[in-house]
Order: sequence, then structure tokens, then C-alpha cells
Amino acid sequence: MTTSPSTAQGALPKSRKPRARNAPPAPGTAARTQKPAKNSEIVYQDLKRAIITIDLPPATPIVEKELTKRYGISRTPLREAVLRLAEEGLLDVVPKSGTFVSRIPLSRLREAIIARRALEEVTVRAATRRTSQSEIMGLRAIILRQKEMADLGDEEAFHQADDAFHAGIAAAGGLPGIWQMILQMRVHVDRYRRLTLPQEGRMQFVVGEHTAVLDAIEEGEADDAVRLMKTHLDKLTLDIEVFRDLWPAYFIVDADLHEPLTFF
Amino acid sequence: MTTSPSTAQGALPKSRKPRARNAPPAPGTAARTQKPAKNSEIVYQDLKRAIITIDLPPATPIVEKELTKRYGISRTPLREAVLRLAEEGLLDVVPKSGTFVSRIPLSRLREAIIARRALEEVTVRAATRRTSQSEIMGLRAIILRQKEMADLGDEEAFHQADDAFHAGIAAAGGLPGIWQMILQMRVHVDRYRRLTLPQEGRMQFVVGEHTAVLDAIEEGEADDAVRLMKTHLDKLTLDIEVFRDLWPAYFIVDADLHEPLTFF
DNA sequence: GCTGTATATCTAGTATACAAGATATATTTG
DNA sequence: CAAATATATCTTGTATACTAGATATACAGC
Repeated sequence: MTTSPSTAQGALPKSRKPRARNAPPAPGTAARTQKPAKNSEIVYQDLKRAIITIDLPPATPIVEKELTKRYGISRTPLREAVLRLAEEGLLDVVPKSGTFVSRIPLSRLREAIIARRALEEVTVRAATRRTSQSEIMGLRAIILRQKEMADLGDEEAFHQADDAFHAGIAAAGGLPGIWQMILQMRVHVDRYRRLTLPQEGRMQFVVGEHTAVLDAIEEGEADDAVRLMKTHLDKLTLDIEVFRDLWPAYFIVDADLHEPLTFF
Repeated sequence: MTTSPSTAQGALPKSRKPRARNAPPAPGTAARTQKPAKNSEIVYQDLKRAIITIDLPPATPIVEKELTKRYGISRTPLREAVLRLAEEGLLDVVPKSGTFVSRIPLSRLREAIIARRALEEVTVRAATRRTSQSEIMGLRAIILRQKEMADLGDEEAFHQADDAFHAGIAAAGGLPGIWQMILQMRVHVDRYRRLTLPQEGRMQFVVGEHTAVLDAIEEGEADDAVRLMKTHLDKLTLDIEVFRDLWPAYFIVDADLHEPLTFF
């Protein structure tokens, strides 16, 4: 270890011991009240939403000073948010020059889709093995809500319910962390999706596919469930080239691909 | 250079336009020289290494002030490093109280192992489809180095080569990003591994298994390659309970598991 | 001696000031 | 008029000072 702590108590009047600071990391310790929502967290969430919804399209300059005024905070917490977003790949920070919304990296898009499919196959299989009746019912409720939103044409709420379904399956399988991983990789895909036009009747289709997956899970037919989920997710393999040509400035080909790129 | 030019010759203050700041995010722009390695980056790497090697065991208090002295920097860049580590789950920051090295979350351990297996099945299959002869040879070289390190008994270098092999397969499959994802999830597993005793003869076994996987890849036998890789990775399903009882303070059961936890 | 309260002192969060570098504009030069 | 140079000004990175909250210790009351 290092340096026994100074301990300069001296002859000062009410010298207390320099405090132990041996508090454990708080498993269930106090301070487990409520998140007061740090300023940086608020800014982070807001900026992230804006980037993903293309409110802030790729290549948009991010001027810290301007944002401090907008949010009414100082640079320090703002910078914290910016750095988090940079680490997630949503912002590009150029050292003494400027910060910009990142272009959508095509390679990551592709890999995220592939990885998601692989991971969801796992969660579905796990869910089939250990799902309880109550969880099945909860998932049915989510699907129902999704259908309601589809009928209303509320795309935003629809996608939210869509996520809830997939997250629920992961949770039912005892693997909620895997859904978190999927979300992490998915940020760029989310931006991509905003550029695509909603396909007619797609939402109703999704509801049907979800139902089929859940039916298979309930019946304990793991292989069926996995196959159905795979088919469902394969629909996400969108034709990237089209959109790359439509909004060339929004994408970047950080192609690590040494071959013409074969979807499989 | 301060100089305060002031340029007081003309009557007009020579007002320049307020600057456009429309610089694009720099695809191949200048500023593409070399990473000067920011201070926060150095601290981040160093702390991360220390945490993963259990030099800083779980529950160790992280005192920012002390570290600023040790590294000779101010709180700002140090804080940046701390926040990054907190986001990765290696540190727990308790708002106005203190920061501590996180306990190893058992659920994440388990999920990381499961996710890795799923993802590597994908990379192996991809590699089988598109690997070039030169890449095969490169992977053979890595295996050979691994054998050398095993013979020398240099565990650290052995594990490094081990990672290189798996990373190489992902790259060969055109999915290098997926290895990055695996690394991200693996931080906790890395810490866990340091707590386990090296098993006698394990290193030589690994070399053999790697060779088998690569052989299958070279022969284009995707199913075999996947099966062999799966078998190889299954060895990582270590008996967690044993170590949880040995170092109870190092782990935390953030069990999201609603059932006795079945490995599958 | 034990329990409950007070408070000194530590912590992370935030604000602000300064430094070093990059770049667009203005100016100079041919 | 065009190209090269100069420089003002903007950027991010860093240092330091301040604020508010949490907690271990000291102390009072029983």
C-alpha cells in the first residue's frame, strides 16, 4: 500500500481522527435511496435521444459552450455527457478542434445486427427452459399493447413495446444483462432505422411473429422458438447500400471487411 | 505566446467574422496524426489493469485526491478515467460518499460467458466461410507462439496469445467488432480468472483445441469448427460457487435469477 | 456501559479560469 | 488576381476553487 495518511493532527483543539474511509462499496448500504439524476445524466440522455432520432444528424457540430447555455450548466458536467457519448461512438471528439455527431459506421451496423441475432437465439432458448406462467402472461400483455399501438399507428410507442418484448424474453430466460448488451450495440442501428421509411403493414406482421415466438416458448418447443425468432430478426437485415447512397454524408465505411461483404 | 496584439493602428477594430465552425467530423481530415495519449487515457489504462489483476481488489476505496498526487495530474482528467471505469462496471461511485472497486457481479459473470460462447460461434462460422490462406497461416503462427509460451510457463503471454487467436478468428470472419464486444463484457470474467488457480496442463490442452478449431476452419467444415469452439469455450464454465465461498467479499449476488440457476 | 445526537471532515459534483493547439479569415506578397 | 502567410479566435484539455451532501467520530444523556 502507500503512504500512511499524513495524520497531521498536532495539538489543535478538537482534532478528530482523520476518518477511516473504509466504507465498503455499499451493497445494500444507505445512499440507496433514489437517483437524484445528476445534471450530466440529464444532458446525456437528452443528447443521446437527439442523436438517435437524427434531430442531430451525423456531422452536426457540438459546441460545448453553446450547450452550457442551453442547459444552464457549466462545462464540467456537460463534458462528462459528451465524453460518455464519445465512448459509445455517437460523438467524434477531435482534440483541439471540435466535436461532431458521428457518422453511422456501416461495419458496426452489420455486426450489431449479426450479434443481436446470435444473442437473442440464446435468450429465447433460455426463456423456453425456465419461463414461468406469469412471465408468459406478462409477455402476452406486452404483445397486446404492441398491437394496440400498431392499430393506432403510434410508431414510437410500438417500438417501445417491441423492445419491452425482447427485453422481457431475456429477463424470462434469466439473462437480462444480455439485453443490455444488445442495446449497447444497437445505438447505430437505431439511427439507421430512423432513416428508413416505415414499411406498410410491417407493424402488424411483427405482432404476429412475436406471438408465434411466444407460443413456441409456452409450449416448450425451444428449437421452434429459436427458429421463429431468427426469422423474425432476419427481417432487420436491411439493404444498407440503398440508404448509403441516399444519405452518403450520414454513413462512413470504416470497412474492416476484406471481402465484398457477404450477408449470411 | 501572449503578446496581446491589440493592433491599435486603424480606427476600426478589425472585426473578423465570428468563424463558421462548419468543419465536418473529419473523415480523413487533418488531426489524423498520432494519439498523443491524453493523461486521462493513461490513468484509465493503468487503473483498469490494476483492477483486473486484483492489484486493487474489490471494495478497495478509490481516493481521487490521493491518485491525483500519485499520477501528478489534476482531478479533472482523473475523474474522467474514474467515470469511464464506473461505466464499465469496474468502479462503484457513491455520490457524496466515495468510490470503490466494484465487487464481481456473479450474474454478469455468467451472462458474459454465455454471450461469449454465442458470439464466438458466429465468428467461427463466419471465418470458415471467408478466411484466406494468409489468415490461416497467421492464426497458425499465433497458436505456435501460444505453445511456446505454454512451454515456458509464461501464463501472461499465453493468455495474450489466446486472446489474439480468438480476435484473429473474428477478424478473419470480417467481424472484428464482435471481439470488441466480447472484450467489453469480459472484464469481470478476467478478474474472476485471476482468482482461480492455473490448472495443470490446461495450457497445452488449449493449444490442442485451438489447433482443432483452426483445422476445421481450413477444411471449410463450419459445423465441426463451431462444435469444437463450443466445446473449447465450455471449459470456461467454472464452478463459481467454490470461489464465491472462498472470497465472499469479492463477489456480489445481484441475482436476477429467479431459479436455482441452471447452466445450459 | 450503551444509545442517540451533534459536528467536523471527508467525499463527489459543479463552476470557473487558464493553457495549448487548430483553423478560418484577413492580410500580405508575387 | 492568386497564392502564401499571419493572426485572431475558436476549440478541447487541464487545473483549481467552491458547494452540498454523507459519514465516522466525539460527546451528551440515560
